[in-house]
Amino acid sequence: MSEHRYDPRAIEPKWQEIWERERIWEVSNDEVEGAPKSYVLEMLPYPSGEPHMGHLKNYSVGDAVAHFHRRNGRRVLHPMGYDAFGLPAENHAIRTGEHPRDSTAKSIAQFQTQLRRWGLSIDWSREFGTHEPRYYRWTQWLFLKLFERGLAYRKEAAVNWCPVDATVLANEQVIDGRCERCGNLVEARQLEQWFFRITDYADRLLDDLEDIRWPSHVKTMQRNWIGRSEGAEVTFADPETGSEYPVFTTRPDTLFGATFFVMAPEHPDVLRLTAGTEHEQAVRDYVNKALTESSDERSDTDRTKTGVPLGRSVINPVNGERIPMWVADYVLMEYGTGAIMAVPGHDERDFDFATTFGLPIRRVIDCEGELPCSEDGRIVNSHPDFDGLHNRDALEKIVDWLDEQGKGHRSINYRLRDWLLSRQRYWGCPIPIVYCDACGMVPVPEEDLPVLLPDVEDYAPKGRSPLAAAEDWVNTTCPSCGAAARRETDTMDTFVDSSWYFLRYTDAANDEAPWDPEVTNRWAPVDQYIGGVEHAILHLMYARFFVKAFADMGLLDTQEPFNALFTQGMITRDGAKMSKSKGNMISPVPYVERYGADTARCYILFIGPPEHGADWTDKGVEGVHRFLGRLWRLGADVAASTGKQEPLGPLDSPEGDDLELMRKAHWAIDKVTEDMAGRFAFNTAIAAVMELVNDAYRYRGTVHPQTLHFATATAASLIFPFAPHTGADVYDMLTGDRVWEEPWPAADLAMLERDTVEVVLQVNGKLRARIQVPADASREALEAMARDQERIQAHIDGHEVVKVIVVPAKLVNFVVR
RNA sequence: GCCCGGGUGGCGGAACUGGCUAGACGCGAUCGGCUUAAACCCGAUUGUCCCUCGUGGCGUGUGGGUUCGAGUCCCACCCCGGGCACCA
Repeated sequence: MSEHRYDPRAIEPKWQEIWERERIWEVSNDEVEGAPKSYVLEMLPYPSGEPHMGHLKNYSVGDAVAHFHRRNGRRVLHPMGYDAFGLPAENHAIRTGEHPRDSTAKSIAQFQTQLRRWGLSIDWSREFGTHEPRYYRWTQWLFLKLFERGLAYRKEAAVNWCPVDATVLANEQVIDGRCERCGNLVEARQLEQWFFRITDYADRLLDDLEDIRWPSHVKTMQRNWIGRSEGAEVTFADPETGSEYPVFTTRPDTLFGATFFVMAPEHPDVLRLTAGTEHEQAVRDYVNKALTESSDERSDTDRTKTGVPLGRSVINPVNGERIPMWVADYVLMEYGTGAIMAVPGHDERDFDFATTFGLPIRRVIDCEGELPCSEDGRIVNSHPDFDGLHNRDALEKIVDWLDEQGKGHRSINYRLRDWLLSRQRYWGCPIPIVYCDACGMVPVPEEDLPVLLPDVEDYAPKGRSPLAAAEDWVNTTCPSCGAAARRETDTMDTFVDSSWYFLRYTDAANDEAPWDPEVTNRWAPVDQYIGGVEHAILHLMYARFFVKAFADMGLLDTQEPFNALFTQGMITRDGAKMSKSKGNMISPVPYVERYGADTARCYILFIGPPEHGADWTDKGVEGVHRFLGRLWRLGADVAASTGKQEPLGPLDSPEGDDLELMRKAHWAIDKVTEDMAGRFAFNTAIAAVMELVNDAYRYRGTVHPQTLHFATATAASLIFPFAPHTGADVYDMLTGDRVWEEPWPAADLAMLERDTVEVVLQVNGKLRARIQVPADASREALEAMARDQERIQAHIDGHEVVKVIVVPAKLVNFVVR
């Protein structure tokens, strides 16, 4: 019908140029009276290669939220940056010979081009990469603050070592015993490394989850990762050697059922206890075997339990029983005390072990069913003081008794370990520490920061940091005494960089400090954070820890970095995860070129609920493109007939089709607003605008021009957060105004209510008729009208009406016999 | 094994608190219009069954239950996705 053609290739650059030239999305740090702030943030991209569909989804969601908040009168901070240090860039460099500095710069340039091409409403004035000295200078500064407070420290420990990437890894980066990055089996190595004392914050990290609006499964994952267990530490003694062995148990109520005692192969006393005895050789062999096993093999719960006796025993403090000591690999050195009391009657693992080695099994709780059984019940076979008590009550009493006797006390254990942050890799933030023979470990003075990452030609991993080869850089003088000294050559885990970037955005140009608390407290915390669920533990836990630590130092007021979190699902192709190795990556580029950014953005939001994964189909993209084209052409046609005008005061008292279309427009306003504000239901929000446009086409021949004008301008206004160029263009054609300066439309509630409504008439719950009735018809009136209906009479005549259910404005149901 | 999600047309998905007719919106398909023709565009139909075409029967993974009324609540089971997994 229209000769007008929807041409995103003309429309999109036009609006992007205006936004960029007038710096529309930049926001100042000044406080504005009466304008509440909103900090909307998507997780920053890792610049390796080109942006992919996951980025398009992430930023389409975030941009829609940012636009919605802006038009609802908030001052929105919506920045962007790059998480530029890290292994993938370095591994890429090793493969291709291209320096990480260069490949990263190239990738960042691609992101910059693409993100602008997508028309995102970003405040580019705050942009940075975490690999830039002006940023990592402050990463180092923050490290030193943590070091000052004892929250960063060095210690020797058994750590995870990836032989392929030739570096240590944090616990969080080991998945099923394998390196998160390269997938190879991880080895245990005894090394001195840098740690952050995140375990000091375990309780606060756990408790404060209550106060933030995060998806419950993410909270659950964090709770599990912290793994707080309440119980008791109980001391088992060996009077012969005079040694005492504390164990941690969550079930001190089962102490009387302990029939043996097990130590981890790594326990330092295992070899000592057997030295010179007949058991020495067997124990030595067993320990050696256990230590060389991969953590993968060792953590296989299905395999038969193994272990060997130590030939020694300890005394159970509650009943004086001597129980034999064993060493077995199902006991872990890292958790608790590295030794356990074994209660085979009430613990599945101990039961398996006891069954394998013919050790006694004793029931001490009268729980239902066969042993082993971990249910609650009454205490039996234990001690006259406790027998008959419910085990939970007995637990408290037993711990009190142990405490009085000095044989134990209440205790809490966590699964969470300190965060191992040092990496023996090149492409990372240098750790600002100097080693001096006289002064020991000396922090680099603040005024000497940043410690620049030196240019190194050979950055291949060799088991020690490639920085160690940069002799000129390594050799320095001690900041404290001036003598010759050496720099720390390890670099920081990339997660350190990304644990505070959201704070830097608030005051990105500051070269006196990482941020000015005055300024940052105006923006922080992030009001809405958006990103992939794959960061549920690592990044989100580390960032929370940093914020709490900085708050303790007085650098921040907030205790939590991200007030609300939204996790988006993955985009797949033919049901399969996209990956470079599978060769099924879809780049957004051809879609953006062919259909425009608005189509690509709308489609990725329309495809389904954004928290779910979704499969990309080319046909679906075309459908959304058709819709945007329909809207645009409608706008062009209406503008051609009405000219530019203010959104009308439409007809004073619209009737017929005018009224229907007006109602639809207000319905759509209400629906989109609900879907945006309450939840992230972008798919149904877009569907509502589609319905409005469909109705506009349906009624275009029969309504007044001003009604059509109103409906079309409303559709443009509502689609703007998802398709900003099209929304702005259509709105401009119709009104000459800038849609982003318009307040978010408000639905006229009177338009949502109807004078008459359709009421469903049922007999025995089956639909038998429908009638139009006044919306405010009373129950009695409704029932009377229903009884008058022929079809209802046909179904109730000759039956006894037992009950009539009337739901005003909804239905009438006759229950008959 | 444990803990979360989730099973709705040919497909992606709607249906907020049990009732405003399950299947919005989009894709695909079929038909019609426009066109010399095609694409684009516009319009109609599209859960299923029936020689009964009816404001007909049946229909939200399976089997039970609660209720006047269940996709929605309860119980049991099957399947799919995710997380955790010798953490004492």
